Amino acid sequence: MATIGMKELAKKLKLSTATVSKALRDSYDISEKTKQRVLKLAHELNYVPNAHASGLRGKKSKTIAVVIPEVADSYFAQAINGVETVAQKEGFHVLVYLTHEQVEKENLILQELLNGRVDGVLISVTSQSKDVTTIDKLISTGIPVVFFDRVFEGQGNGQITTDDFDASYKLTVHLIEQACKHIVFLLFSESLNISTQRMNGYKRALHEYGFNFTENNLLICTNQDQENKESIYKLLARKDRPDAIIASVEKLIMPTYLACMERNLVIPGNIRVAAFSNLVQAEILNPAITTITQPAFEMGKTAADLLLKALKGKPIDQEESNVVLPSVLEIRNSTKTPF
Amino acid sequence: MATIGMKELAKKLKLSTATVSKALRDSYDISEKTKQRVLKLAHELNYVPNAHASGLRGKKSKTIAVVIPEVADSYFAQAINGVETVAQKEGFHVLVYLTHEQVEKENLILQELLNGRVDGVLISVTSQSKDVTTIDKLISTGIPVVFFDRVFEGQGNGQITTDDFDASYKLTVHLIEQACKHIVFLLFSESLNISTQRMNGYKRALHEYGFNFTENNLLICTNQDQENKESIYKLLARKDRPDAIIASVEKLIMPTYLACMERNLVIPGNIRVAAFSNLVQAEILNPAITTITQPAFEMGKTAADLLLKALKGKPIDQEESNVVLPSVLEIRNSTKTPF
DNA sequence: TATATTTACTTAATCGTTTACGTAAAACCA
DNA sequence: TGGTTTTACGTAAACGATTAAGTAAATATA
Repeated sequence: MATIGMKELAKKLKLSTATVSKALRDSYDISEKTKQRVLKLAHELNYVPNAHASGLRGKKSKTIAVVIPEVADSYFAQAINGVETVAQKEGFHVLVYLTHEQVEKENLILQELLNGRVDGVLISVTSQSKDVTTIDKLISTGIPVVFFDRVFEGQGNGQITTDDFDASYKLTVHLIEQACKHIVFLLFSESLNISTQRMNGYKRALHEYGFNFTENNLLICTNQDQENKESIYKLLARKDRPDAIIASVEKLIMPTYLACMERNLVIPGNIRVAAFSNLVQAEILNPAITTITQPAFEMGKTAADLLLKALKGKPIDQEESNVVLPSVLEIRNSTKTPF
Repeated sequence: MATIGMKELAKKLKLSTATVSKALRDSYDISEKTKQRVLKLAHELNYVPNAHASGLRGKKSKTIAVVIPEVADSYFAQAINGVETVAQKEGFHVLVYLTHEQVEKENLILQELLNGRVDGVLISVTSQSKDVTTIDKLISTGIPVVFFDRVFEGQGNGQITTDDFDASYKLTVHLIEQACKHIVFLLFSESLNISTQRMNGYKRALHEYGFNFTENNLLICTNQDQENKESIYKLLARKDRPDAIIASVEKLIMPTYLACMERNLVIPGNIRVAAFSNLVQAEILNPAITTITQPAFEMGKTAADLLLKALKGKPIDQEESNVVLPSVLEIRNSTKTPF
């Protein structure tokens, strides 16, 4: 069974395809009666315009790309949700691309998007991304790019972030107030903006409370779960074993908890743990984990809204293109002083 | 800056677009020398063929749609990952659509896909989906549809499922062996295939071990977290309070754990809990939860492989189109008899 | 009544690739 | 050498929707 096209519609209505097209798009120079006839039949026959034809002719795809490092992460899953909500409402389609934290893949993907497949791009860059040439090329081609969460400072048509510095600062202060003297920060990437922001908030708090920041305060983690677990395991055997750990991304929670379990260290009795995470199950972890929760859904939504606004050619002022949403510090048992 | 098209390529090379096109597609009637020239320049200028033009002309989009109820669920997130892996390798693009468990949305989405936007569809239906007319329409239009996880028996071009009945049976037996006398099954949907399969495995085990199955063994849950929590909370106050709960989908873990906490019931001391879930953090929950873990990534991968095979017009035998992958029962503390 | 304007349509070009078909030149064959 | 085949390219027509430009008929205006 072939699907019905505009040509067949026109034939059945004894009209030209031009008239049908204009009727469907509610053009002023088609009579009301004809419009009704066309709409009725189109609906009856489940007419769906061919996306490629419209796309080719109109240079519009009604499709946006979401380029993210991974999908099995609460933050990104929730963010996609936000994006999808906006897209669905506005009749847009969402292409999802996973970079798996590899810049090369990211570049290949962006390269592919240069020629009309999508109208705009939402991106959260990989932990290694450093150069913006491909992204610049997209933008200079007329494809707006909005960053969310993992952004490039001052690039693209917009940036949706959270108050990473402040949140991290607050979290660190909270730990210090819980009498932690040696807090280790698990750094995920050295080049990523969110990573350095989070680290700097942490450093700032240390400094303000008179603690020194040394190499020992940092554990650099990778994308390999097993590797991370081992380095944390080693960390926990140091002479100056930390009394608190901040996991700067969700992915580091598992290795941290597991390493503590294997070392027979009780959280929070022997060591406090907190994490940047959107994990829904934070409250039922063993123990419930203190988190900095980002408004992931909102961020996806805001990013998509901004992108669509740009696509509609609406003017966008500085405030709109540079949104910083507040994340929430949720204090749970993993950082409470046991009694 | 406009992107480079085939026309410009041709002009620069002093060739016709036909020759360029054929050279790029490695046609036999272009000389090796010319092919090299074309390929070289195309690469230098970062030529990317226009997706709409190719799509329109060739009636191929190199795009597949993934239609799922939600994305913030470990199973679906991992499944998308599997799909993406295959797609990326084969140069396909992945459109993600969320139905939010609403049949109406599902139908609108599928309707939209009728006209060329995608070459094929991977779907996990909503909990209310019952009729297959839209899906049939897609298939009769020549768009293959492969189901995964939440399938419609005997429909579509393929079905990738897990051994839900067996897994559920095994889990129930495990609970019975842990001396559970009153196991309640939290049913998510009454129409969904996976739900009934899981329920039937449970019933079978009850029956084999001489337990009666009554209305009281079932708690029907919805898509509303709060609502679910309240009904579980009430369940826990019944005179014949269950000594075990099986959550038939991941989404029911949170309300179950929370309700138990609020009732001050210790898992597994007062009540055992197990769930069908792919939650990565299962091991670090309080307590670590016994799960039936589905090979989500593999399922996504298998479904995508099957779909692409169908798209390539390769013959597919019964075995290939009907895959049942084994899930794994991972016994953890939430169902162990405390000593 | 003659002319101008408006209404409601149609014609045909266009978007960028692909491909069936056409064709000159080169290579081959007898 | 004359003819056939092969090679390597070009011409032009699709794909289906959109839209500028054109047109006949209806209506308005002077």
